[in-house]
Parts: sequence; C-alpha cells; structure tokens
Amino acid sequence: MTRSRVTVVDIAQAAGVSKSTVSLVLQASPLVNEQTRAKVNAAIRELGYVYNRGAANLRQTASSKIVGIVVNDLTNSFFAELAVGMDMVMQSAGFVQFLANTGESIDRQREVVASMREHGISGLIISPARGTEAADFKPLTAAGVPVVVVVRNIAGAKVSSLLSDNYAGARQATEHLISLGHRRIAFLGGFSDTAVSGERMLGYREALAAAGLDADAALMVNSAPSRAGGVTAIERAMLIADRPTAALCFNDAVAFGVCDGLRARGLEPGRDFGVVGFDDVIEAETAVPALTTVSVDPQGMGRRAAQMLLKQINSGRVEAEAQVASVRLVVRQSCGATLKTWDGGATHDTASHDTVGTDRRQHDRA
Amino acid sequence: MTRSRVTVVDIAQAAGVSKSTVSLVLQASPLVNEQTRAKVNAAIRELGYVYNRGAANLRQTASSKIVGIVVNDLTNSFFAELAVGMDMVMQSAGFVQFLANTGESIDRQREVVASMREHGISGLIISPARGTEAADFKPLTAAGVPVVVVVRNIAGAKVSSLLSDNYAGARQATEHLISLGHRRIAFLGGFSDTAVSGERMLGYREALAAAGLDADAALMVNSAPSRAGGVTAIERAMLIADRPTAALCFNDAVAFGVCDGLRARGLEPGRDFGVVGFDDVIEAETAVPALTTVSVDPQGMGRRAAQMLLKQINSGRVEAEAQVASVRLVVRQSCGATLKTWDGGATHDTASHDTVGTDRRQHDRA
DNA sequence: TGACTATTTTGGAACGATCCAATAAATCTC
DNA sequence: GAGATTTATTGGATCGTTCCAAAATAGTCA
Repeated sequence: MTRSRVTVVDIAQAAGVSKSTVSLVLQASPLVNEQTRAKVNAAIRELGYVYNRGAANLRQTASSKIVGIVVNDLTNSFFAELAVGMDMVMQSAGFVQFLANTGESIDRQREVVASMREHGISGLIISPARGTEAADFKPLTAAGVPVVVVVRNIAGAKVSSLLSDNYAGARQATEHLISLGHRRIAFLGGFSDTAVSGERMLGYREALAAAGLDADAALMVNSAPSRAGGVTAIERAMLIADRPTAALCFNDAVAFGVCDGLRARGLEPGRDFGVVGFDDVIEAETAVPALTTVSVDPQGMGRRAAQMLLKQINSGRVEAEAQVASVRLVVRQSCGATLKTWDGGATHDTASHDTVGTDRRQHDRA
Repeated sequence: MTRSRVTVVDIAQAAGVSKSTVSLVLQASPLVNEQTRAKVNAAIRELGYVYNRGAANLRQTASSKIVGIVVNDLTNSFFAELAVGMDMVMQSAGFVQFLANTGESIDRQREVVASMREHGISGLIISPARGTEAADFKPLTAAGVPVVVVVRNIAGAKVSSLLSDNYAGARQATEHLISLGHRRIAFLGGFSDTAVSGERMLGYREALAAAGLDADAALMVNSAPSRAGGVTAIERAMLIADRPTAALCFNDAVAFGVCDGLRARGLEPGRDFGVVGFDDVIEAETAVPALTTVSVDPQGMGRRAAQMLLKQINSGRVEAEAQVASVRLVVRQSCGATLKTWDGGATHDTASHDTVGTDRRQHDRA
C-alpha cells in the first residue's frame, strides 16, 4: 500500500492556499507574505513533502541541476581524485552528478552518455575513452549541452577542454634526470598512440635532444598505464644490453610498478635507479621512497573542470574554451636527488650524497 | 536560437502517425506493425529525437531507472572499486547512477541524499558516514525507496545491508600471525568507535585470548584509516617498551603506510616485521612485498550490493535483508609466512628464499 | 468614500510521455 | 456477407510543477 506521492496540491490544501502560492514558497519568492510562507513551510514539513524536480524540469526554461561525469578508470587514483574534485564543486553548486566508468570501452561510453542525455543532464565532463572521435560530441553540442573534455584531448572537437601541460612536465622531469647525471633514461608505460602519451613522450625526447642525447627506441617501452604495467615495463627495459639508469614513467601508477619491479631485482629506487612519475597522486608523497613526480593536482583539476562547466551552464552560451593546467616537478626521493640516509646494504658503504649517480652500481644478477 | 526540444508529437507528425503509436514504438511494444515501426524509427533518427525520461517518470507507475550511490571516501581504493563494481551491474541493468562523496561529513550526506530524492532515485546504496543513525533512513523507507547499507552497519536501521565478515577475517588473520610465532601483535589504524573497527578489533582480541595472549591496550593504536594514518600508527606503536613484532592493520591503506613507516626506520616488512592488511585492494597483490591481507573483494561486494538493490527495486517489496560477505585470508609476503625462519632477532642471516628481499638486510639505525 | 497603487494570491494552460478505453482496419467463421 | 475476432491505431486525461494573466486584498491619498 504505497501511498501516493505528496504534491504541491496536498500542501496547498493543508495550508489553505493555492498550489501557485506553494510553488512561490518553494522557490523562495519575495512576493509571498511572511505568514503565508510560514504556514506553507509548516505543511511541507508536516506532510514530508519532497520536491519533484523531474516535473519541474518539464518546462523547457528549467535547468535540470544534473551534470554527467564520465571517466575511463575510476580504480586509478588519478581519476578517483579528479572525480572527487568535481564532486566538491558540483555539490556546492547544488548540482548532483551522474558518474559512470567506461573502462576504456567506447561502446559503454556511448551508451552511458546517451542514457545521461535521456535523463536530462545540463552539462557533461568527460575523460574520453581511447578512440573517441570529435564527431561523438556533435549531438551534444547541437542540443546545446555544454561539454568539457578533461585529461585527454580530442582533436577537432568543438568543446571545451582542460588538459595538463604534458609536454612541459615531461620535458622538465627529463631535464631534471639529466641534471642528476643520467644519460640512459627510459620512458616507461602508457600507450604511445594516445595523445597524452604522445605529448609526454615528445617532452621527453626534446629534452634528450636538447642535451645532445639520442632517444633510443629500446628505451621507450609501452605498457598498460597501471601498476602491473609498470612492473612489466621495467622488466623489459632491463633486458636490453645498455640498460637505463633512470626512467620517466607515464604516470604514478606505472612508477609504483617500476619501483616494485626494481626491488624484485634487488635494486632500490632512488638509490640504484632514478624513478620519476607523473600525476602526483596522493600516495606519491607518503610512499617510500617518496615519489618524485610531475604534479598535476588531479583534485584541483577536477574542481577547475567543474567550474568551467558551471560557467558555461550558467552563461547559457556554449563557447569552446581550451585551458591548459600548468604542472610542476615535485622533487622527492625516488629520483635520487635528495638521497639522504637509506644507503644501507653491506655491499654498499658510500657516504651520503645529494645526487644520485656517484654511488650507483650495476647489480648484475641475470 | 536553441530550437525547442524534439518530442513524440514531432516524431508522430513526421511519421504520419499518432503520438500514442510513437510511444508504443519507444517501448518496443509488439502491438505495432513492422512497417509503422520502421517509419517511426526512421523519423526518430532523422530528427535526432532524445527520449525524455523525466516526463515519463511523472506517471507514478514508472521507475526512474536512477539509483543513488553515496560513499564516504572515493579516494580510498576500496571505495573506488566498490563503486566500479556497482557501476558495472547498474549499467548493465540500464540504470544510471548518481554518485556522491561525503568525506565523512554527515551534513553533506544529508544534503546529497535529499538532493537525490528530489531527482527521483528508485533506490540507494550507501556506505554511511560516521555518525549516521537509523532514523536518517526513515524518510527513505517510508517513501518506499529501497536502501542498501554497505560496509558499515547501522544498528537498528530497517534497511538491507551487505557487510563483510570483519570479525572472522580479523580473527583468522590474527591466528595466522600467532601461528607464525608472533606474541606481540599490534592492531593499527582505524577509529575504535566505528562499527567496522569494533568488529575487527573483537576478532583480533578473541584470537589473542584464545591463544592465551593478553591484549595490551598499548598495542592498539587508532589513526586515520589512510596510508598517512598507517605511518603515524606504526611510529607510535614502536615507541612503547615491549614492541610488537607484527601488526594486523585496519585496512590495506593503513598497511601500506605501516610498510612505509617500517622502511623509514630500516625495517623490512615481511622479514623484520609481520604486516597483515584488510580489504585486498588491487595494489595488494603487486606491491613489494605483496601484502598478506583479508580479501573482501570490494568490486565483488559492489556488484553484490547492486544486485541486492535491483532485486528490491524490481520486486517492489521493501524487505530488509542482511547479507554478510565471507572473507578469506590471502597469504602473501608481508606477513613473513613465506620466510620460514622468522625469529625476530636483530642478528639475522637467513639464506635465500624464493621471495623478494633475500639480499636485503636489516638496518639497525634507531 | 472612491480612485489608485502596492502587495498577495490564484486558476488554468503548458511541459512530454504514458495508458486506458475506444475506434478502425484486417482477418476469420459459418 | 453479417457477425465475431484479431490486429493496429488513436484521442484525451493524467502525472507534478511553473508561469502568466488576472483577480483579490490591503494600503494610500485626495
């Protein structure tokens, strides 16, 4: 016996006014008399009324107060934090968000976006799955739904974007490793056919070139952009004859995997091998050794993307705007630059240095 | 010039039928003639029609195909994976989900649940913030909205729940550490005033008691249930005179922090100190040393919770059902079990074993 | 008091899809 | 070929809110 919903009419009846008046109270209109407002509010509380936004949204002037957020891998801390950042500003703005995970499946992405549209989102933030094309956003923009693309760029799409400065970050990180004395620097993880990977790799290569080092193709190894991928990437990188002594990793997850892989072969990241990540996820700081990484502040990026979207929703204009979030290298321990004390090992009795490189040794175990 | 929405009437006109017929086509009714259906579908594609679910939901017989998911800390892998598990089955069932992060704020939680209700969720899965009371769910259940509480129990709430068997898991893990010869076993991390922590701590204490060991209050140290919390917890635990030789950690995040903290003081987890986590997050397997932990399979739990909710939504009956997800101890390396000769002494010259870390040695620096 | 503002309140027509009862068209039955 | 049956189609009322034009009430001033 599910009793039928409590509606404005019920409230009106209970408060002895018309439904129009109740409606005015609901939207806090100054037109309504204080006493009347109090009576209506009392009735609302009394009857346990809940506003039906769906009904209100029917009138085409209304905004649904719903946005869609689509990410490709929520299990990756980077995206989880991105989502949390968005959530914060959306909640504060009185919006509620659909969130969907695509797991890089373009089909799921299409379904999920279609589904969100049916439910009437007033905007969409998406970190597109691999293979997403500019044309995929056509229907959205044509319908006047603002879209913000984050993290991964979609060439030719007439939507707003918020990307991190991958080129600059990678270049800076690579230069840092070079300044520490490294000459054989690997680029590990990620898929080179993605825009993000391409940009980071370009920064890496140009930094090498500028220093007069040549980019050995054997030093660039693709892998899944995950911790497990990092393990396999470093394994492969150490198979070649002229081994790297340091690596720029596609992201922090890969970097952690690389650290795992190094330890598995008896090498200590930061001491025996320089490791630099990308993203600066929350664990990067507390990990041991603390991860030197390019900070992109995912939560901040999420907040910023949300603000971009809100601005467009509120202004009513759908005008593409491309923003680039600047990044900065955060030097911690995994690159070897701040090497302090854990030199430990009996076969190892160097004094402390503040750079890597001097006490690096080759552990031949293969 | 945002042209007004395309509606069923427009489609009807274009296809030369009535809006009722269009509606029948939309819900794939067998009543409609094949040719008519084709005509209508063509018009739908032609005009770029998008279904307006909000309008459909007005009729009270309809189900909104929206569920709400509320978690308290999406940056914790455990919850991220839980969410992904739910997302999977919800997507497959044609539902779309609101997702909100409360960050343990009971106010945000209340706001966000209210907001979701206004948008017409047909069900809610919630991992309640600390301090949530049974009464908070009253309005939901009274309105016939099924609720599934996950992870944390709310005593007295008349809603369904899916909890992991914290008691059994903690007991099993503690027994395992005891069987490895440990006598001073700490319980690190978490807040003892939460249900989850209470259950796990009980399992820990009863295992100790059953083995004739007494539970030293100094060995139980509270901390935030995060990686950073784990670092501080182990630091505090190592300050006491009669130090622990192993620890059961509140969750995997804490366990990783404990490993970090141990390394910072020159101790190698798994060799010099037994560490057991709880949750079995995805990184537990690939970490070095691989984390011995109580597997609760967060993704599987998410899927299961989603299924419970769907069952209730579909059956229309709101009947509370309490499920307990069984857990199992996954023995990896961090507990030291794969190292046979654990003796806890400072002088330590074990031979090679088939684990990582054979050439790592103890660094006494404290 | 009556005319004239302000200030409040209010029916009814949207909004877009569904569903029921009723109709129209096609097929069958004897 | 008239009636019964099956198969397709269709107006209109409905869901809960907003908004507009209009009405009712209160307040002001000559």
